Amino acid sequence: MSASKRDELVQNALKAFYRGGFHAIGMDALAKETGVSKTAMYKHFRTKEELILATLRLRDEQFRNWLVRRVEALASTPREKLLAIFDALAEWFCEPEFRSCMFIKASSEFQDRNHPIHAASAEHKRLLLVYFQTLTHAAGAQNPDDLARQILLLKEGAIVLAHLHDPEMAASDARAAAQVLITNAGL
Amino acid sequence: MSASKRDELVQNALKAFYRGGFHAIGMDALAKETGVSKTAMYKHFRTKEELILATLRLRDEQFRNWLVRRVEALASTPREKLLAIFDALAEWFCEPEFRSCMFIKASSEFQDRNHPIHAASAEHKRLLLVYFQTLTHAAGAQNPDDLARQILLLKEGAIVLAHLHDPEMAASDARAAAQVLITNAGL
DNA sequence: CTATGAGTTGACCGATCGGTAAACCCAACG
DNA sequence: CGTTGGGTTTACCGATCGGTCAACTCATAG
Repeated sequence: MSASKRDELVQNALKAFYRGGFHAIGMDALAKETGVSKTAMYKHFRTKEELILATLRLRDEQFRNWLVRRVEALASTPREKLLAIFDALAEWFCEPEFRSCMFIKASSEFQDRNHPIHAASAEHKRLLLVYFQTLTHAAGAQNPDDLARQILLLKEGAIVLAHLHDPEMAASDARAAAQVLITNAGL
Repeated sequence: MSASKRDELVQNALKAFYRGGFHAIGMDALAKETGVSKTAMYKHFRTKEELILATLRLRDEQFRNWLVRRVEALASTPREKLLAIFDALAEWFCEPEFRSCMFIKASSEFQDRNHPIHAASAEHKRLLLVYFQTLTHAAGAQNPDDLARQILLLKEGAIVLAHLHDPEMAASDARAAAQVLITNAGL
């Protein structure tokens, strides 16, 4: 029961679920893709739902770490960092493997508000909002919490349209809108 | 082979897919819920995918008609109509049956860009964008196409956050952001 | 050497998946 | 009356679903 095997399993499941969807990928396919038997998987996770929740935890950590790192690398002042969010998004959208947001997809397939998977998706967005709030507060915006929610709004909209229409345009449109909102907040 | 039977079937399928997701609802469950046998359904639709596409066509028509009607009822000038989009959305979000956008969900479950279901979802958003463009042009915005895309961005983000966080807040945040963008476009 | 115990395996469970075949019902027509 | 034919039903197809089980491997302990 090595912990590294478990991590490897979660990483593979993450990729498979991200590409194919949660209901669409079966445990058999997952086992075959990972190169481990199904029984071995069920030693690590008691149900498929537990495995999904583990992939969401990993993805949450991955994504927020990546975003913060990119934003810190691209900008120095809080105001610039708010805009850099959308430059980082543009990079993400243009990756060939980009297929929308894991959590939007999770909440699409598990819609019940008190379903653990739906709740995990909501929590991910809440943590992102917290990060945006630290930036708007640091920047000294007039209504920092309102601005942070609006930035999050633009980010989610950009993801949806990057997936359905044009990735680059979605990112640059969102960036332009954010710039107006940021300026309007006194920055 | 009455056409009304077919329509009734599509309407029932629409409700079932909207509540449960496309992969999660099987044809057996659909047949039982509609009160018709599976074979009868397969007389109208050769595959499940065809049925899904029919539900999306119905939903596209329903939603865009509803939105235009509500916007026309709520506002008279083009500028007011652009804002009224978000008042209409607020009404939608607060319905107890609200469970995000059918097309976001469809594109989440069928992610391949050249999959017919994904394409139908993209087309729905494109038609919405066209409607927004007529409004921004009529309002005399400085960059009407840019503004229309940003309004669409806010609308998609609002849907996602209404589903995951707070419906009323998502709508009002988007409305406030739209107001700033509209004013910034010289209106 | 044998005994043990964790970890792994292929085979299998009942249920359900999307989709089909053949029998059946019943009104219209001769 | 018998025949025909569209619309329906029940029963079924192989494949796959999430999940389980007895058997097997194999390093270690005595």
